[in-house]
Amino acid sequence: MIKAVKGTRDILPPDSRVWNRVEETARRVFAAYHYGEIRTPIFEETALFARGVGEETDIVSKEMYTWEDRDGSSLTLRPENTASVIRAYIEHRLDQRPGLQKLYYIGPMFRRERPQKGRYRQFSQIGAEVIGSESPAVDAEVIEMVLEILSQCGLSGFHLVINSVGCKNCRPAFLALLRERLQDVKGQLCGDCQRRADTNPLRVLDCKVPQDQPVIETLPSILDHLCEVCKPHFATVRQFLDDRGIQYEVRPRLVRGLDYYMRTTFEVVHGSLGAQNSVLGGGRYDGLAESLGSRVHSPGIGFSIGEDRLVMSVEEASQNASGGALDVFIAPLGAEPLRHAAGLAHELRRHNVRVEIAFEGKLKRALELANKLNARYTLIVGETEMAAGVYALKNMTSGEQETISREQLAERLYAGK
RNA sequence: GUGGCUAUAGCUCAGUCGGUAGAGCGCUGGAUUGUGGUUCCAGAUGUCACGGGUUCAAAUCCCGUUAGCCACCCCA
Repeated sequence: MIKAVKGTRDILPPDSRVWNRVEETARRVFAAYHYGEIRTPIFEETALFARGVGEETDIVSKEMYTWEDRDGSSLTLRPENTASVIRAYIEHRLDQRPGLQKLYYIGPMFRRERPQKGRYRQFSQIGAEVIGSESPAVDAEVIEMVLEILSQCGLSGFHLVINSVGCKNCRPAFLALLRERLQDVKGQLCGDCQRRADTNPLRVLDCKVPQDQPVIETLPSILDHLCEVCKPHFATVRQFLDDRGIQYEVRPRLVRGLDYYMRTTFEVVHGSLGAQNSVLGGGRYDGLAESLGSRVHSPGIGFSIGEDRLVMSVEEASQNASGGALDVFIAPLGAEPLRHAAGLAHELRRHNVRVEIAFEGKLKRALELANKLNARYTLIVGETEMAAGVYALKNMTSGEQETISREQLAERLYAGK
């Protein structure tokens, strides 16, 4: 039997309803914040991600789906979407358009990692980018918006973490200092951290081993080494968040895996996601466009929500995913009533009433099915009703049944549609 | 890429010391000529993940493969 390949999955009804709800909610919020949708290709030239995400990152060095095309060019399934959006921004000269470019996207990404809870090889992200401003107020608005999406999805109990990772002026000096200090204390750290001290010094700061914490406390904090541009930028972001009463934790140890981040970075975590507890991550990337060949300075900030994880959290938050998937189940009794039912169903559906027909079986069977399908009403169309030009409408919750005219039926069902 | 656990009906799972397959739910039909949910009766469904080995005999023991889950690395 052929099965879905490792790390991919089918999303079936009724689960797909949660996905649709999440996406509709996100689109609604994006619209309110005046974002437009961008749809970029699902694969790109490999060089785009190598240059955009960073050659040395795990994503690029070992997690990409890359292949050689027939003409010899190297192509890659997108592992994230920011690089593509910036590529499109440059390619189509969106910097020439008036105002900020506020773009959002929803779609699948691909990384060849070992699957586990909330981590798949094909996964979906809901993300957005604002390009064309360095203002810290934009950072705050982006964060505010992403929280709005989460709460409008019915999610609570999430936790916002923010940090500033500096810029090309202040980060190198801090990194040098950190490396130096790490050499001194390396012996007191866990095995992983001794390795990280050389390969990925920032990652040491995020180590979760309890025994390492006292030592990590003594390491320098990036926030104490921000330059005269980055420091007020971060202060203003915080001020704007404070103004709106947004709760957050400043975590100088928050590191992001992608090379292009600078200044503001943020993350939202939610319990019950196991080790993969991060629902979304984002940050500012003022140098990315230039590194992808832009001739104009195009600072940007963006985020991406792990939709798979968000859906998981939303499902837990609201167990009752059901709720009237079907308005009317039509039970025709006989050949002529079935012909009539087909026409009636069409008419009702044109008014967005959710209708299903019992094409086969006896009335008893139809009612059983109506019950299983959670139909609000069953409409019985028999020879008797046909002759009298009426219907028998049965309320499946109360069990009450009444004979109503065709006009009354429309009145009853179109209400609220 | 590394480690641990797991794989039996559509789903959740039981299966003893190795003796040839079970339950609940769901599904189908009936008790009921055109009235569901509750109840009762009956029925169907299995490559015991796959491949090999040990044995008179393997769902059960051993090896391998694949897949899933969990964790690590890393990350959304």
